Amino acid sequence: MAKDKLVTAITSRDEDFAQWYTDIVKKAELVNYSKVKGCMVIRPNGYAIWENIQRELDKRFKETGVENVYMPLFIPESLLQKEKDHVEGFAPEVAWVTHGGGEKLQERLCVRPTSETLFCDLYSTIVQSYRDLPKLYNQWCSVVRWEKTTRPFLRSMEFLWQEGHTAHATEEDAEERTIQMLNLYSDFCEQVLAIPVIKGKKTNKEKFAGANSTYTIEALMHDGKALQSGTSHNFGDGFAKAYDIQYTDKENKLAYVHQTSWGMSTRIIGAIIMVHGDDNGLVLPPAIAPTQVIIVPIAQKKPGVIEKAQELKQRLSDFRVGLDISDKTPGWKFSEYEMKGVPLRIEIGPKDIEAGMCVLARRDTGEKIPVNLDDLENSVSETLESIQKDLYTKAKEHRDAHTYTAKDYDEFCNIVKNKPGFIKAMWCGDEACETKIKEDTTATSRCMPFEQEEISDKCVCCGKKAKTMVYWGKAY
RNA sequence: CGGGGUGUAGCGUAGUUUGGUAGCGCGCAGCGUUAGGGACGCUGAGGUCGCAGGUUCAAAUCCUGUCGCCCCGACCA
Repeated sequence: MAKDKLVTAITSRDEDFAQWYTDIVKKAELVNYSKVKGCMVIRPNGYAIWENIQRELDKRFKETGVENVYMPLFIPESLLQKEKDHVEGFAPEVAWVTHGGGEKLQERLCVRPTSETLFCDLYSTIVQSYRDLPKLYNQWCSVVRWEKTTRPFLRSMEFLWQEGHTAHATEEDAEERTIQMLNLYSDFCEQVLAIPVIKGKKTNKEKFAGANSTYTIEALMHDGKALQSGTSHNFGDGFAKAYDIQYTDKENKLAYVHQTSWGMSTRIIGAIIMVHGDDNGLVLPPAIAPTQVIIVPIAQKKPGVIEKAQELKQRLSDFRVGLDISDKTPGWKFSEYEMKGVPLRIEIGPKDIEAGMCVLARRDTGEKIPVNLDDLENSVSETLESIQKDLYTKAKEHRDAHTYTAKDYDEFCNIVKNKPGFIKAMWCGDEACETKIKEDTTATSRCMPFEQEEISDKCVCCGKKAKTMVYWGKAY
């Protein structure tokens, strides 16, 4: 009975995935809707996840020589206008400031939708010599895009992210950095978030406005839809020419820099929810869980129980550990921390204390493991590692089980219609085929993976000679 | 921006068809009993029914407008 009640607390994942997602976001207290439409309040449970993501990513960035900066929130219209493709890509969704201090501004200011233009402007003034290169800057900030429909984490009008912007002397250096950052993101997703990703290159149709090439990591959500989880762009010297970023090379000749940019946003929290979550709520990988272990005392008013629980908490101070001594019932606490995704729970009661034991309960499997108190630190450590690993394996098995191949168009359309997931299929390289596929099926090209396979020698759409294998799918 | 749905206490809702001045559950506060999967009893606080007009002796209920939110599409991280 109690179990039934728990299950009805949120919509079943397989019944209505979208509603399930919304329920989790609210019930796990990640987000509240705000008074401004399309903007979300990120509550402590949600923000703590972001802080952990930030900490992990930031550390990895800095290990590669990246430095953090902060750019202005506003971009003058004239500055935004300089790179043609870039403006066209973003113009429809920027917010404009037209008044300040009660007076109309001479020039409108755009609220940054991304900061390429600001970084370019900066680089144009601080880069003079090849000795100044590379410049490896990153900023953590929020950006605003005037979205028509919004969903918490997945698409909001304002969202948090980091945007790295680098300037290099040569095309090769820029390309190397672009790939390096893509690999960094992919390692981060797989090792820290336990989300398997496909690495690859975007088609011209899908690439970033103003980029020469865009690389992406694509993850598959539990409902079979794809989520672009991080991108890395090689700008070549296009922006440098538009913003006049020149330096003097070793031969005393003027040359344009080659640039990259790369970003990951709070959207990734949506991926964590949609990859790992289940009908009992959020499931967080231990590596980013704000609370990794929650201690729930049983019969806590009995003498010695709370003291023992506090002792355990003390012993586990190497982990992010919490202890709940509120007067809620144990059953209530079990459900509550499951909803919030805490990876591991420790139950400790009079019977355990007498036996010198406690119970570990895994969030991912529900398994309850009695452990000897003498061995607590090791048991917790091993179990957390095992959860981290198993979450990844489970997600990868799910993705692989929902990855299909199609040799001809009938097969392709049939899969898109009936089997949510990735479809691997050959492509001739012609944008017309890409467009036709999208129009016919709503599936888009997710990426041209680095790991290529030859499924056939013909384009799945037009039947002409195939150039590349592409991952296709419906996307968020 | 199109199509559908919805808005009553922090959350979930009844009442709307047939107008008569708002009820229930959860949660919240206090006291006590409980405690290994969302405990129980008693007491109590909390609502100008999304907002603005209109009809009426009287509006949560009828009419007009407007806004928010959710879902599905198109567009994007």
